[in-house]
Amino acid sequence: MQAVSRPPETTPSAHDRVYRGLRTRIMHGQIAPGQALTLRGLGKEFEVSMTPAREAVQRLVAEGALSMSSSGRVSTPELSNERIEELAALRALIEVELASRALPRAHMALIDRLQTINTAISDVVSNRDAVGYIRTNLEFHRTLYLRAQAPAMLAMCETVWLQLGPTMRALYGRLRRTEAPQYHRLIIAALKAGDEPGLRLAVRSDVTQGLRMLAG
Amino acid sequence: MQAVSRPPETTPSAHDRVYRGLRTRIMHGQIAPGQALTLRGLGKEFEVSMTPAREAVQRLVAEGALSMSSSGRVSTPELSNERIEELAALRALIEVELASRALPRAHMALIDRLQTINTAISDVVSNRDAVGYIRTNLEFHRTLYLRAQAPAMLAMCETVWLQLGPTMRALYGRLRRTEAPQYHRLIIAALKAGDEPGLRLAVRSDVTQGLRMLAG
DNA sequence: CATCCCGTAATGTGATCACAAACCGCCGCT
DNA sequence: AGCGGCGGTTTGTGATCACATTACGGGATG
Repeated sequence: MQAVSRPPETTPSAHDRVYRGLRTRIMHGQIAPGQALTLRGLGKEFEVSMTPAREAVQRLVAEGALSMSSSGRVSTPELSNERIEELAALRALIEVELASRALPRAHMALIDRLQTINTAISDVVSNRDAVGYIRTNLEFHRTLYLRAQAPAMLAMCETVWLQLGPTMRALYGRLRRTEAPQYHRLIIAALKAGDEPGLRLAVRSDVTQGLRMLAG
Repeated sequence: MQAVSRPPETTPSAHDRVYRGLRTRIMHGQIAPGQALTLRGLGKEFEVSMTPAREAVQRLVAEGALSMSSSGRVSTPELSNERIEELAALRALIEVELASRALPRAHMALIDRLQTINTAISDVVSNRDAVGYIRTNLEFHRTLYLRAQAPAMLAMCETVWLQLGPTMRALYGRLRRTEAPQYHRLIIAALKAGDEPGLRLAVRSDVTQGLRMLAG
């Protein structure tokens, strides 16, 4: 995530700090499904009043990252199997398209960075670090998709990741895998070969693989 | 939009009223691109204080339905051609999938309703009613996609519609069409025949057709 | 006549407060 | 021991306020 240019350097607003903090926590699976959150608690934790905390929470609820009961209480959602299947299908649809759009722009420097990230994934996997695995895995995908130059699609994609965050925690915390995802190697190989059908299949497989066993 | 069961009948909160009111306005193209909005103005219009107005606006900004300047001023976005192309591609991806999932569940009653809506589209088109056209057209699509039983996908789809709302207003207000969309007939025919490839093609064509001339 | 500058009005932000609803644990009853 | 009602406490909601920042206008100056 290099920030090459940093023109304005404005201080982020309070609700943005809370929003971003919560968002990465959720996306990286640092919060278990069903975990309850309170506005005053969040406000105290981020050292702001209830107002910014409320805005951040409302926004995350709107994005499906948090669920709100009829009385207004918020918690991380516990997804049904049907919803997990839907979200996995959305990941497949959007990420295959993003990868396909990134392929013509994927030069050697990008592939090198992907390979570096992939070895980092092996490290966190051997350390049994579920959160680190999710974070590094998403970084692999985002690095590739950034080359697609499709910000609207990438935003949609990240929204889906966000919704799956707590569920992925439950998944990867449960199964104790010992190897890096094999489909990442297929993705890199397809990128090197300029093989678009192979890339689409590899991305689709990588996305579907993990979620299938959870929803199944 | 029939509400078959209405169990709790709770009074919607103030920020929800503002949110929904603004949302349908934007999605139906009742606000031109670049139109500015103020919190106090919205609060006065919906007879609430600034707090609920702010929450509604923030949520719409998060969904991409409104854009916020660095100083916090909000307005409907003026989309670049690249972004329009992206959103059209997203519509194509998601709506083709939704239609495909709806196909096995599409019985005669659904097809009848779609035909009824389609004749309504002819009416509003002959009346040169751009807003009515957008609303009825979206109702056609939503009626079909509801049968897919895929709420997460439908929500994503509506988010894309929302982002395209002001732009569609500019588009359909400009070109003065005199006929109902021909691809809707193809969609209905493919539904009747159970022709999945034909349905996918028809939906993709219908979605892409309108936006192409705007972004081109 | 154009341009720059400054003051006033308007706007977003965040804190605080009052209120109502919901949750939770305790106590008494059966 | 199980269960239902009840009160205190927690929690979300919305209004209001003070403040900083910005946008916008007129007027003076070159």
